[in-house]
Amino acid sequence: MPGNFSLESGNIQQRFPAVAVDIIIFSLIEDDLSVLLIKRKFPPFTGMWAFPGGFLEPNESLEEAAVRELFEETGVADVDIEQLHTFSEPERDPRMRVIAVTYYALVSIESIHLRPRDDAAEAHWFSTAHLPQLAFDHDKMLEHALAYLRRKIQHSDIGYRLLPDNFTLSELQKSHEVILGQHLDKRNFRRKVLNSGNLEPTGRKKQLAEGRPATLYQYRKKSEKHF
Amino acid sequence: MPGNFSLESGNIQQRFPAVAVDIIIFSLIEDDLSVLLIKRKFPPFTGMWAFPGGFLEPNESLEEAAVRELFEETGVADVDIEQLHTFSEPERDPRMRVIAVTYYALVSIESIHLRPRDDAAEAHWFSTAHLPQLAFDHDKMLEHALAYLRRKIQHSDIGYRLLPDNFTLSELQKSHEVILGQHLDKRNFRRKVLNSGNLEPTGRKKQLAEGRPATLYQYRKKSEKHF
DNA sequence: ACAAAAGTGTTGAGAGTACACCCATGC
DNA sequence: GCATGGGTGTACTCTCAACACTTTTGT
Repeated sequence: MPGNFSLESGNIQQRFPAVAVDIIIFSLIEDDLSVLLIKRKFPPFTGMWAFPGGFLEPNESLEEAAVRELFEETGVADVDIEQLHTFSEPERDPRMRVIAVTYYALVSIESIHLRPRDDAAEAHWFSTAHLPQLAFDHDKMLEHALAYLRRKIQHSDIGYRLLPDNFTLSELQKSHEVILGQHLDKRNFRRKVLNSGNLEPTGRKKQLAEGRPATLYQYRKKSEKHF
Repeated sequence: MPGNFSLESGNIQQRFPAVAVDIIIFSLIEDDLSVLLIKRKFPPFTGMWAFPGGFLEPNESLEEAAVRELFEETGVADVDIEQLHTFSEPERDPRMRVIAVTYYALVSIESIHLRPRDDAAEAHWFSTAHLPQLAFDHDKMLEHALAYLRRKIQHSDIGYRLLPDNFTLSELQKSHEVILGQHLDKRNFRRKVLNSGNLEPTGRKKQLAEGRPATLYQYRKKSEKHF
């Protein structure tokens, strides 16, 4: 914290970097871990893809800015975001000094209404396995977010957030497998998530599937460990 | 990230909050988990205690700013810092909008030469159990850092960073106990840290102690899990 | 009846926890 | 010889990993 702000010198342009938020929204699309990107309409990097985000407004917190920008640029609302890393390399934005605070969220693709608004560029989902080149240092941001997500999912149940309110255990397992990038044993996985006490069967079954109908479960928040 | 910076309006003072870093340095002093605080010499909160920190300079990263401010204000150098949370409540600093990025480190008290420099205020160590009232939202920052530290130490060996290069297993155990705030079983603790493969005996013994001399160990970086 | 996905148990290994006594040294 | 802290082993529980067959449905 400022020890002696009143003694600081230098022009305000240099002293005060811009502060921006960038939001990394993950979802599960056709068994691929995907992220939401927007196509940039302004320099620099015009036409390249980047995470939704924008500058902090005067009277909002970073969380509020992230929620607002996400809505303005993609129409996506009602997501639980969590702060990740803050990026500060002086040259990360060629225009000027910009400090970027990243947030992430996991969403169910069914809950999302993509409606690119007003001046906003196109917004699309991309599989993390086949990404276009990203603007700024957004590749580093994604790497950081993915590492965090993989670490976190080993100790908690967050995979359900990629799914609709009602989901089958196979769908939940698939979401964990996609995040971790490895196959999991069905029996071990089911025992683990059922023993966690956070899932309860709805009594209903998934219809119109091939094969035997699967029991639908819902998440019942009990404990969600943070790592 | 900025979608359309060139379209933004508003005066620069509002658009560009100040960006500051605050550094939470933990050490172990007489079996207390302690933090390094400086006494503020300027408004606001003149005379109150706060974490060392200050504003980001134009051509440095946040990490560099944290290292520089820590040195300027306390004379402490050569510490490994790690970024924690970024605080952004609009009213957290009464003077103006300030975004504060927190860093933390664990240091051995023997390795630290506190030498308050030039214009810097006094710097003192305080036990986390008996803290003065802190300026700004620094109490929230500490809470956040402590929660992180407690979570992290359960899965890794970081306690050694609070100790000198050579240390006894009892000292290491004490550092874990102080962070966790609970007693640990001696035999279980020793088995766990020895099995981790990160410690090696130096062959030397701790002299001038009461009782039987203890073997001195040193840390041999193998794996340090991040959580 | 067969294709497709759901659902189900056991065993072995390793990690965590609880618990009590002997050892080396200084005075 | 006694006070002080250092150092050691065993039994139980729990979690994790490996592994294959039966059940329910639609066609």
